[in-house]
Order: sequence, then C-alpha cells, then structure tokens
Amino acid sequence: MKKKPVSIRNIADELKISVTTVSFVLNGKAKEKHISKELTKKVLDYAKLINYRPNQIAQSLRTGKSKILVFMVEDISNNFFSKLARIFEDIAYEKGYKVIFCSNENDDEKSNELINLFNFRQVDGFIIVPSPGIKDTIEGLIKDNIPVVLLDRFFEGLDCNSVVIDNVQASFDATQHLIQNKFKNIGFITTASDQSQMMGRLSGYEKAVAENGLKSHTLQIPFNEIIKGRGKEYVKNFFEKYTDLDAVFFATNYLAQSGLEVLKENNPKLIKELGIIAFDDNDMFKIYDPTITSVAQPLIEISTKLMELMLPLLKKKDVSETHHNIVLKTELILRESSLVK
Amino acid sequence: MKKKPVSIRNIADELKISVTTVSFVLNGKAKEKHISKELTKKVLDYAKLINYRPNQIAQSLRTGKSKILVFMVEDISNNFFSKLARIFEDIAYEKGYKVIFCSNENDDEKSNELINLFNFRQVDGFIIVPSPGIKDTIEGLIKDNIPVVLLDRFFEGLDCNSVVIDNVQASFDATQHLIQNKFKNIGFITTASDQSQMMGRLSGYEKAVAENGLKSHTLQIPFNEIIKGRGKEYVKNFFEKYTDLDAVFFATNYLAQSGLEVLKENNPKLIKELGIIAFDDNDMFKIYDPTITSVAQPLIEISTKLMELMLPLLKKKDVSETHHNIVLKTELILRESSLVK
DNA sequence: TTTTTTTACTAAAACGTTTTAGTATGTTTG
DNA sequence: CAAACATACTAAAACGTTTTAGTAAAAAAA
Repeated sequence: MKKKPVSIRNIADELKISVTTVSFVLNGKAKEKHISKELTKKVLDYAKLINYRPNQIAQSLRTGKSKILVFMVEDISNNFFSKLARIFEDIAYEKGYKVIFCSNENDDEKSNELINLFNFRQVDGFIIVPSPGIKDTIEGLIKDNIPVVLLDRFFEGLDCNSVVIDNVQASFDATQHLIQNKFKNIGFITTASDQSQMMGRLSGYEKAVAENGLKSHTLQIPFNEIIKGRGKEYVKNFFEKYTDLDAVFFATNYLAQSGLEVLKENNPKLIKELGIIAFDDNDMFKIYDPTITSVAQPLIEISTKLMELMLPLLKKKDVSETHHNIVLKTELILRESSLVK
Repeated sequence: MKKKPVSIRNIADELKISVTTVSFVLNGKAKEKHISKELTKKVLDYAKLINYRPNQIAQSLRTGKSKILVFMVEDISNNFFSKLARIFEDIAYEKGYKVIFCSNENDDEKSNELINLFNFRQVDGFIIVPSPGIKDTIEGLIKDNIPVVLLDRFFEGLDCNSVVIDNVQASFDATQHLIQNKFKNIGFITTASDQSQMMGRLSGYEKAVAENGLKSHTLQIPFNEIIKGRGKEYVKNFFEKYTDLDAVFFATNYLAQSGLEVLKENNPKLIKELGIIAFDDNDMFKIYDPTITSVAQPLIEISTKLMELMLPLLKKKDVSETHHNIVLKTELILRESSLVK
C-alpha cells in the first residue's frame, strides 16, 4: 500500500549511471565535476518527471545538518511570543529551515531538559529565550560549537550572540511620557527577577522617576508566585497599600492582564482614572476602554536580526569567533490610557 | 574544538563487544536476545557514564520514524491556536514526540507547499487544520499511509480521523442564550466559507433564530477580504445597515476583535448596549468592559483526543482501517456582555 | 610518439543506527 | 549418545545520501 518514495538509486538505475553522478547533478555540481551537459539534463529531467525529493534524514546523517532550528521561548501561547514565532516561522522557511517551537516556562530544569532532548546533533541551531539559570548550559553549547542566539535577554559576562531591545530606554520613555502627562505617583509592577530585561525595565523606570524628583513605588512579584496564579493577590495588595497612585506601568503583558483583572474586580472605575502603560502590545489594547498605551517591540526587526545572526553561524565551522549583541528600539504606542486625566 | 558525540561504536569498542549487543541492550531487548545480566549491566553502566545519547537521525534513517509530528494550523499567532499548541506541545513531548508548528493561513497553496516540504518520510504524522481545498491532498496522505488527524474542521465525504467541536450545538446554545436574555434582533457575523466549522456555526444560529420566530441577520465576509484587512469595512457597513440590532454574535475570535474595534471607533456606547457573544475565548474577554461572553473550546480535551487518535496510527502499519470522528462539547462562558440590558 | 592534462564518469566508504541471519557453545531430552 | 534446544553473542546488510579517491578515454603539450 505504502508507495515507497523514489531514491537517487532509482534514478541511477533507470538511466544506467552511478548514484554519484546523480548526486553531483542534483547538488548543482555538474560543471565542477565535469558531468556533460546532456547527461546533466537527462538526470534533471527524469528527477523532475518522477518528482524526486531527497530524503532529508539521509542527507542529515551524511552531512550532519538537519535544517531544523529550535525556537525556545517562555511560553508559546503568550501573545508576544506567538506573534514573534509566526514571523520567524516565515523567515526561517524562506531560508530552507524548519522550526521546532517549545516553551521552557522560564524554568531552568525544563530548559535544560529541552536542550538535552534536541540532543545537540539533531538540530542545527538554537534561538533561546533563556531562563535565569542556564548560563552554563548556553556556554556549553557555544563550547560545543552549536549555533545559539539569545533572545529578549542575555547573561552578563557571557559572550554570546543576542537580539534584545533597549529595555532601559523603553521603560524610561514610557515613564517619562506618563510624567509629562501630569502623573506624579507612578507605580511599577514587575517580577522579582534579576534577568537582564526585567532589570532594564526597572532601572529605566527608576531613572525617569528620580530625574523628575518623584518617588518610586514598585511591586516585584516572585516568579513562582505568578506561576502558582497568585500574582493577582500581590497586585491587589499593592493597590490597597498605595491608594494615592495615579498611574501604573506594567512590566510585562501578563502582568498587565492580571493587573487589569484585579482592577476590574475590585475598583473598576480606577481603570479609567489611572494612567496605564503596558510593556508589550496586544491586539486587544486598541479596543479596550480606555485603549491601552503600550511599549511595542519591533517583532519583524527582531525576527530578521535573529536570522541574520543565525545564518552565518550555520555556515561556519567555528562558532565562537565574534559575537554580536543587537539592541533594538521599541515604539511607544500612545493611546487613551496614558492621557492627562 | 567540536567534541564528537559518543556513538554505539565507542561503547562496543571500549567493552570489546559488538555493536549489535550494545544496540540490543540499549533498546531493552537484552532478555529477548539472551544477553547475560552481567554484560547488560556493564553496557548500561558505561552508557550512562559517558552520557550516551543515540543519534536520532541515524535511528530515523534506519527505522523510518522521525519522532516528529507536524501541527499545522491556520495561524500560530492566533490566540486559539497558540493556546492549543502550548497544550499539545506538552502532551506530545511526554510521548517522546517533537512538534513542528506551522501556519497555513487557511490557504490551499501554502498548505500543499508545507505538506510537501515535510516530504512525507521525514515526519511521522500530521495534525492539520485544513484549508478549504486540500481534500485531495489529505486523501493522498491517507492513501500513502501517512498518519493524519484533522482538527477544527473536516471534509464531507472524506473518511479521515478528526477532532472537532459540535459547532451547531455551540452556536445554537449561544444564540438561544441571547434570546432568553430578551435580545430579539441578533446579528451573526461570520466568514463566507463552506468549511464545516463555519457552516455549523451559521446553521446553529439560524436554527435558534428560526425556532424562536426571529429574523436572521447575517454578514458573511469573504475570507480574502479579511486577509486584505478589509474586514472592518464590512462590519462597519453591516452595523450601519442594521441599526436596530440589539445583539451580535461573532463566529470567530478575530471577527470579534475587528467587530469590537469598529464599534469602538464608530459607536462606542453600542458596545455596552448590544448583547455580544464571541466564538472562542480570549484572556482579555474577562477584563473587558463589559466582560465578553464567549464560546470556549475544550483545549485540553481537544489536545488529548488528538494524541489519542494519533498514537495508534503511529504504531500501525496500515493507517486506513477505521477512522474516528471525535466531536466535543463547548462551554458557554457567561459574562456581562450577554446579560439583559 | 610519449607524457601530461582534461574530461566524464564511478566504486566504495562513510554517517550511526537496527535487524537479520547467523555461530559457537552448553544443556536437555529421548 | 546423538538430536534437539537454549544461551550468549556477532558479522554484515540495510536505510539514502555525500564525498573521496579513483579510472579510462580523449585532448593537449612535449
């Protein structure tokens, strides 16, 4: 029943030539290998006729290249990451690479498990949004000459390719924007994390607040509390404690979601009264009431840069040469929630 | 620099035994193949010591199984599909399968291209949200004995495994709910599509409306107009034409998004006055004002069933035996938007 | 004319597994 | 005591490619 796919051998047999010749032709090495024009054409024509597709598994075994990339993010169901994945998918396919997406939940064990699962040899490269404690693992990959590009965050003191945004500036600008719109008591809700992106966002906020002689009010929720779904309680307590807040800046999109949820449940009219900005845009923000101002990351640019960094690594034999750290600008999308009230 | 991974050969050489023996032991066939306890232990211990991981590419070439599944959806950045992907990911990994996600944009050419790209042999099975015109392609896959399970929609007259929801019932219940809450002029906004899921949703709505002696008001937007981003205009015209609508039911989540966007732009207070239900839930619906009633699909159940149908196909040699069509119930999540106004 | 070079092609090894079809012992059984 | 069987192991083929190291004939150079 199962029709066996045609192989290079079938072509060779049919044309009474060797597999070597067929392989050379099919790999565009006809000239280089002195295969005659006529034979070259015959092979090409017959291959097309029987719709020959090379067995990539066999190719991989022989060449050591699988044409598969791993795109490991925190959570593929998160709006930011899924949008990014969608764009990266197209770029990768265009270059002949397939992509395996996976979610590490920002958990070290899960990250290591996944990286291990892919077993080094069976994928050509890794795009990784690293969890906090896998610096050594990443270092190991680089030592083993596996192409890696970090995304969204990086490790201090680890020389590795990365594509990130200027979190400090983004956060500074957003805060500054709130201040310009007359908000004076700006709360900052973030995760208790020493990862680069979160540190950047915090310091951008603090810088802006300090420069304007305002006080900072930050809530740093432990990550595992968020995982356990207890983030909302923290947010609730925060709003109860600082009743004189006139604005709030959420450092991630899921924090913005829980934050809005809490407000909706406990003090709905505050949603219209507070100045609100969320990090990472969401399609729903432009139809919310009020529409929510957000810090939008340049998804297309990020994906493009990722591939630009990845491609040379995939060609090279020595990956450890020079690393590049790309830092991209964000865009502050102004909407109703941050207007002077 | 690049340290070469250990192979079965290294183990054999080190222990002065044959690769065959090592392979048998490593595949748990020690007893069956009469390998002595002592040798078995020695192999296992040494394999663990040097952290042996089989080269899956070589395994794949030999066995013809890649342990990779393709999960093809309309658009992985769509909330519904990314949530589903996240859950399916875990289930698949648990069973030792990796997953390649891809987006077909509900486009036939793209679908065929992708299926072709995976080249039949290099992946073990396909989970597919089929675009309208790939019935033949799917049939071809089944004929070639490739495991396929359809998702979200199916083809009339094609015998193939599938996991879908009871769209008619879901839509009927949602409409009925609006009617019970005193809405009398219910609009239905959908795509002009003859795909099973959309037909089901339309007929569920129409049945409910007819049974209650109400008039149906439907807007069917051509799919390519939506792609071109012109969906909003259609919605706008619809609302302008039927000014006496008191409720609206959106047949997909992206339609709900454009719909709300249009209302927000042109007639914001209508959002609070209309009865609103959206097909497919969205995290933001519970923090919207008003919170939006939605028809939620059972994501975990869907993913579980998909895997339950897929696994036996992956074992069997003949895929074409009996097919199963799983139809799951949805849940109507009641929120403010559908309450009596 | 002999030697060298170029052209046109190929045999066979290699990638790392799994699996078939063994062999050489030792142990029962009739 | 031979025949049958069980135990413990292995050689080699196979999966479908790519690539190295060729060969044989024709053309060019000496």
